[in-house]
Amino acid sequence: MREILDIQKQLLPDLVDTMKKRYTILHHIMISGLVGRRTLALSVGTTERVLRAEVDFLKEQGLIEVEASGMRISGAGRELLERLEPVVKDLFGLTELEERIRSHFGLKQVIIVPGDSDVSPHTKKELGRAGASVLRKLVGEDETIAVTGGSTMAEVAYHLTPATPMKGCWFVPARGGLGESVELQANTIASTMAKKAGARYRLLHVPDHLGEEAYQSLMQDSHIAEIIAFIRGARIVVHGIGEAMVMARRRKVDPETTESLRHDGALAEALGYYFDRDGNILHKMPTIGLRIEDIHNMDHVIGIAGGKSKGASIASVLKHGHEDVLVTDEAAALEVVNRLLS
Amino acid sequence: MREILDIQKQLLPDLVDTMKKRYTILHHIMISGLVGRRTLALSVGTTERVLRAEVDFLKEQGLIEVEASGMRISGAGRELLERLEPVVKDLFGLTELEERIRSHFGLKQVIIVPGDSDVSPHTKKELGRAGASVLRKLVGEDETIAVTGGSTMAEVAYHLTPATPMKGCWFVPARGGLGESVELQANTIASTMAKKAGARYRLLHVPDHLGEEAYQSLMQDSHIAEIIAFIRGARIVVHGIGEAMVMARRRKVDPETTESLRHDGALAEALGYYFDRDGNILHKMPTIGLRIEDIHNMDHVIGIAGGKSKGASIASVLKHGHEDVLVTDEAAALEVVNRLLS
DNA sequence: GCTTTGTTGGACTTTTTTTGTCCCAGTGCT
DNA sequence: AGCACTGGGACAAAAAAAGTCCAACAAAGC
Repeated sequence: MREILDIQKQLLPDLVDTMKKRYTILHHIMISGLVGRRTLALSVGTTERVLRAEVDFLKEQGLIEVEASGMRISGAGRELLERLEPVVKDLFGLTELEERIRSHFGLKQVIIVPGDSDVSPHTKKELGRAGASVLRKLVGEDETIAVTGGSTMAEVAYHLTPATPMKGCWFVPARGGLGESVELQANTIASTMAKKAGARYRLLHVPDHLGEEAYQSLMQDSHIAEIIAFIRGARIVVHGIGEAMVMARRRKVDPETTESLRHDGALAEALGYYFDRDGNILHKMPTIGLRIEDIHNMDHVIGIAGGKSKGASIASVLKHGHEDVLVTDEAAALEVVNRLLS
Repeated sequence: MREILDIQKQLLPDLVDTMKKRYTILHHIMISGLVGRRTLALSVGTTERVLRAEVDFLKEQGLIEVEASGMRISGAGRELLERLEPVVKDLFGLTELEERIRSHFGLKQVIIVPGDSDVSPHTKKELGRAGASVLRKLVGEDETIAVTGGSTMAEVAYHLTPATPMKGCWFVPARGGLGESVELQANTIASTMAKKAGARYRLLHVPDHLGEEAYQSLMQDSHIAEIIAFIRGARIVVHGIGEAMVMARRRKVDPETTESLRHDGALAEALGYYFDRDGNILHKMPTIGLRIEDIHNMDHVIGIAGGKSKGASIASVLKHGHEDVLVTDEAAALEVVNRLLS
């Protein structure tokens, strides 16, 4: 069922909205028994005029009966409502989840795709598609977009398509070498995205595991300094979110640091920073690029991650509070919400 | 899947149309490879301007890529098209069936609901709902609607709901006593419909199995004559279609007539008339009301019947050629089409 | 290299649809 | 009878869609 809904959403994006609106109205009418237009408009939160149009439609469809004394649900309407119940629950369950997470963390937007990326590769694809779609909607003209690495980001890159305003954009890696494998590095992702979107890109080539001394000398280099300034001028950043210990292992962080992270209860990793369950920064990878304070001033900070196992990490990063948009999947979202309750 | 589509159709009637339109465009683009707006508009049969709006939409959705040299399908578009295939096949399969039957018999409209009424009671309900919906769309103000009896018609009656233009309408039985059981008699159906629709009704009380003499004297009666004139003034008739032998048995037609019907190859029954496989009238039940010549002059003749077993009967009545609108189900429609081929 | 025929996308007007606003004539309850 | 509701008609304002024309560009043929 979700399959078909998902297809329809691409062909008719405001399908769910319309369905929700009409369902809500019909539901209210059923609950109320006999109700008038103005009262109803008030309780569903629309103006009287647009509700009137909807009511006319419902009447036309024979779903409600309208008399001089008010309107009531018809037999067909009641039946439809019953059949609609599971669909709506499924459909708006996610919408409700989105709204709940959005308001709790004060985000601009939350998008949840159905499924669990841990289990189904298809869900991970959907996550990528949703991420690409969000990005497409947010970019303006001639903007710089900073991206991180990771398998989820790779999926986003894959689903990116050329869009008019993207032509003049630049894709850049958010941070330098973090020890990822080549195909998941920020540099690779940035260039893939640019190619997919028909945009341009600039890369930041720095070696992994930088010592303090090397770091300083690198920053002196005018080329590097220039590209870093360029990166910091980005107004949009898209980043993945990882589990702290998983990321530490994958990036071959040295044993002492790993132990210290474990000891401090590191839960999440994003943009080279490690966070504990309250969203505090525990550690920063020794590399260059966007700093957390750069992030705070950005127009759009988009976090993308899914899978039940990442729920806790996502919650932790959201607590830190620099996110604007979250794209995740159902399983992770449920985990996040569970954490709110406890 | 059909369940959800069916629900959606009630909440968003032009959903299928829009989906079809966009699918067609996308499909054309894929087929063509690289194609321009005007060429495309020509081949999908729209004006350039509305196609432009659609193209803008598809571009927005990232389903196509548009360059100065034309537009082509994107990866996402290709994928969507693939996923859409089964849906479309299912969805437009019926639409194609409808069109095929419509054009072959020169009807105004054909509506096919999915399923087989013989097997699934749910399909029969859908048939009723579709019939009611068609009727609701065709009635004008203060019109007279003649209806027949039968279980399908009872279902139509059940699904009828009050609609504004119906308030001033009259429901009347199309023909007098045909030997049906009470709950399936035209009189009962007419009154039920009127009650459901918030309209008025007039009945025609005549005994079953009328002899010639009684028939003549009945026609002399001014009350009867008046109501029959009223019935013949109807501009809309809604009738069921039955299998000849089944109907003959149910209505307890006398053995000789039954045998003669069988001998002549009677296949279908509608409005008290019996038809052979070529649509010729074999026999007319001895009762009063609408005659076949009245039917021919009507604005809207709506035939409603479903179930695989009725396919042959429906085809036979359609061949007679007085129908304007046919409401049936998938199983019956397939039977009808099969008969066209052989 | 030039022409021709296609392409997109911008700009404008006309038409249609949606929305906002008032108001009137009922209905049902007290 | 009075009151607080109801639906629905009417009309203007606003917004969206559609029709129309044209400029700028791309590709293919000559």
